[in-house]
Amino acid sequence: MREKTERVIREWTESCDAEVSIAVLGGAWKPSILSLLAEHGVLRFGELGRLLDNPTARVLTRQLRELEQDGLVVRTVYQQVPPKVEYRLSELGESAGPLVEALTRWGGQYAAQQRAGVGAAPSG
Amino acid sequence: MREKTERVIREWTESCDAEVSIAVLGGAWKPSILSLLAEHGVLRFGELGRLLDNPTARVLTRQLRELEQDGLVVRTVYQQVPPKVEYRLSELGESAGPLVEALTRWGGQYAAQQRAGVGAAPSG
DNA sequence: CAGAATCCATCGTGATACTG
DNA sequence: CAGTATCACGATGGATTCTG
Repeated sequence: MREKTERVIREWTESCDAEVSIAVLGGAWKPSILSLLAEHGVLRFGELGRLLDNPTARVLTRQLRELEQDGLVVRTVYQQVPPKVEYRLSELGESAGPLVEALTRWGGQYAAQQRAGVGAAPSG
Repeated sequence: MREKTERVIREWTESCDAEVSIAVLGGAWKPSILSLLAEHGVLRFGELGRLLDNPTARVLTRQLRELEQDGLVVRTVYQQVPPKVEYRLSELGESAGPLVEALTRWGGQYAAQQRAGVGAAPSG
């Protein structure tokens, strides 16, 4: 588990478990990564990069390592040249599927509503 | 809507709607604030501070203002001395209830599992 | 191919002190 | 009571360059 995740779990012992979810899922590309792995099953590093909007290698690496440390993703390295590394969901990662979907649904509705202009054209 | 939320909605137009949810709910005290308002209906600034673990006024103010800008919370100022300010959920804020609950449930299970020692005492 | 190293700008959180 | 102003600090995201 990541140091950050551990700290959140330790310090927010009370009713704030939602913070734990956000600590684990709240990276810049993490929900998308989890969705893609749920959809495709197994993906290589480069495939993930292309399916996302080409984050820098450093950023994508960090997101994946953090997900790995938090136990959501399994990383498999094939000892060969050129290198080949595969990522797939762990059982824990799969358990987050419905939550990611819920985040996606609410976020989509929210974005649509805001784009439609909740703050624009009041009435007269 | 906050500048950040707007930017997220603009820049992640693709399948990454979960990022929107996290942008809106991902503050240090936001899920807790939303839960408390859902439970209590209306709360004053000071009451919220006490029900949470006494965040600094500056931090609590920011969280509440951001939630207000994002349309989840309604702020009512009573023009009197001493000041009195009440917060309650908007309809949009109430719509986030099930999502916050889902975050809480998964986060709670995750934290419990990690505390139980997924990384400890493997088996042999 | 799948990264590691280095560097940098920005953000979010928080402590402290002050105010109408 | 419900903030605001100022400051400091770590974490995060990203650009660039280099490598087995």
